[in-house]
Amino acid sequence: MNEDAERLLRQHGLQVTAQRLAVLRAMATHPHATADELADDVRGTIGSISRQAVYDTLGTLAERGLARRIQPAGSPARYEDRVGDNHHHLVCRACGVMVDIDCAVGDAPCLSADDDHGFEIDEAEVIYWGYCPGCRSQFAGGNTTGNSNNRKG
Amino acid sequence: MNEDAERLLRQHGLQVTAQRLAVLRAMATHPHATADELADDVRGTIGSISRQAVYDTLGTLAERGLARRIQPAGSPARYEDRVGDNHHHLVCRACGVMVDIDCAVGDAPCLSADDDHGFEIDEAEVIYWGYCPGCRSQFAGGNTTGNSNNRKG
DNA sequence: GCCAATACTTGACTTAGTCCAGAATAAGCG
DNA sequence: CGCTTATTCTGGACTAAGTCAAGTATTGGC
Repeated sequence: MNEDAERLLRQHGLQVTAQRLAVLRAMATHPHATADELADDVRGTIGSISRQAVYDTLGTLAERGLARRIQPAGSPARYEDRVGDNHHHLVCRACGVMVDIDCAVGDAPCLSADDDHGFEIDEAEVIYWGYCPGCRSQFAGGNTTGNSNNRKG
Repeated sequence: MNEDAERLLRQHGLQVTAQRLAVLRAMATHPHATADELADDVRGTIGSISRQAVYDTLGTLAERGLARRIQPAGSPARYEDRVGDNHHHLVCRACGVMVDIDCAVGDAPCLSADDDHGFEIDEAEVIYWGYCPGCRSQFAGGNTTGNSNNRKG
């Protein structure tokens, strides 16, 4: 596994350092973690790391396409190593938990905006907002059919 | 116009204050403005307002559905008074400018995720990322066909 | 093993936003 | 109109997340 990570870094022309390997590993074990959480995890594996190194590493990884940064409203940035496979995220408004979700239609038909205002669009980011099963049962808000239908586009 | 705003506040059971009217008005004239920008505009109309009053007002308006808060990655929260009409946003990666955009397919077909993980989904938020015409011509990066095709879903 | 490029550390700083306690104001009521 | 109470506004301290900059350490090619 560290072998893989090392190869991955080299393939992308990045120096291999203990910090980077540890960050990659932390990302693999904690998907959707914040920079702080990853830093803590890294400290558990290699002893210590500076905040700046974590941000630098994550920024570099995101830039090279080895990581993806997700920044839902009201939450610090989160990172995941699952890249390039066309998936989106589902976030609980109450507890903030985030889960991966695939687009039902697969190939993103509704993401071709009909009027692009002259922009060169390179990505369409989708975040689904709602309440997770745990939070729903806690305060029993709204229906509990598991498949509400009043979605906004 | 202030008449309208006043009625709108009363309809939603909110007290009518100079600050709220001014914030509503600022939002109408500056769509997608940040809280700070709105505060500055308000200071131009009613003389002064505290940061907290601006945040309180915007929060209340968003809660009652009179305003919508948009928080794209790397940008402070922005507010708009165009609500309830199923539109999304297009953001320039370079200069951060944001424009409204309608979903080509209209009624959000691809937004019904096939596996909702037990969540009760109430909103699907879409942000298109790309480069605006101005920034594209400045550093002439990528193609200039105006309609690139390598979108991620 | 040496050297240049790259990466990491440390600590100050910035930005966006929240918390709190008290003062001011809006609106219902006699 | 004047009183009362709930709501809102102010000002200031505080926090979280992230950036900047200067100096030190590590990596990897020769």
